[in-house]
Amino acid sequence: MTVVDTRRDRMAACEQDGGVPRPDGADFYTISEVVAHTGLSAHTLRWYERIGLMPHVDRSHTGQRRYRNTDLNWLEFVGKLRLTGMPVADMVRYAELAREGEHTYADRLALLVAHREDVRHRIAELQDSLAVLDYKIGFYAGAAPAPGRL
Amino acid sequence: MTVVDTRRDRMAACEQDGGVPRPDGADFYTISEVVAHTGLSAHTLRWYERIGLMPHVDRSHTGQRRYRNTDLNWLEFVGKLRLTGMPVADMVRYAELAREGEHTYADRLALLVAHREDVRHRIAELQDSLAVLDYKIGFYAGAAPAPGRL
DNA sequence: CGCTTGCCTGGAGTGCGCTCGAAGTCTCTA
DNA sequence: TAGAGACTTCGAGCGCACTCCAGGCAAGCG
Repeated sequence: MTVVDTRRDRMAACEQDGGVPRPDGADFYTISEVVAHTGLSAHTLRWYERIGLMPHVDRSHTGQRRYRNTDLNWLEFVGKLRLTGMPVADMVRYAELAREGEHTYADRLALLVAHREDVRHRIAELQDSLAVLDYKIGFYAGAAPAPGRL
Repeated sequence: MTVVDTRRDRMAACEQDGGVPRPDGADFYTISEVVAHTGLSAHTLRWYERIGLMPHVDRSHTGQRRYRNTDLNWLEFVGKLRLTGMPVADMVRYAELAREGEHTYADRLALLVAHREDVRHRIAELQDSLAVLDYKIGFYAGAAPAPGRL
């Protein structure tokens, strides 16, 4: 209604279109195709929508979901966030901000930066624990010469 | 029974005594001291015991728990495993093996090695996602020049 | 036309890792 | 001897992230 309501924000909201209009020509997918592509279950996809983690999926005239490439890109990004252990609530927050438009850039940035710190911290933690694991493994490997000896 | 059944196995089972007989002289601790030391709740400590994640904690003549240094060391190790996201069931399995004695060295080793692979995999995954996060952050930082401008 | 297949909905259920509550016992200090 | 407070047990409850179920509709096929 006001300023730049061009597609620039839609792009930012849905994570820019990878420009990969899947080989089958159509630029929409049924839920089962998305299941095959993402590895998520149909249940989970519908659940994501219910809780507001999906921007808003188009429907066919019979009410079936029609996912677009932007949706797939968004799901891919969400998948990354999920891998990093971001709580679903935070992802929903991010999705809300994205829907609200361009003026939430700063908030989104802050959210991602905070999360990045978190991830870095977790990596460091894992590496630390890895060292302990290595040490232990060294101990066992040294103490029990070879399982084959028995 | 066979080879070296010295205290070496007790050490391996309970994770070797750090040799840090806490400054207060006594080599045992009440549950609240352990709570203070580990950050775990008393409920959680008792729960660990119930599910078999603790080797077996001594009791006072009135039935109260008396944790030893070996217990603290074990808890510390368990904490590391927990940080790496090892499922409690696996930790219990490891604890069982440790209680069973020296002949389970190979199994314990295998368990730890498998878990180490898992952790390495997870670190790689996190780093991958971190890259995506960095990319996104770069995008927002570039697109929204400075929050201060507004 | 009947059948299968794919999708829809709302709501209940699951598994994990704790977390807490209730009710009672014991220890310590005044 | 009284009262505070730490400890005991068992079992129920919680938050998260799904996961599943029942019941129903719409399209396509022989």
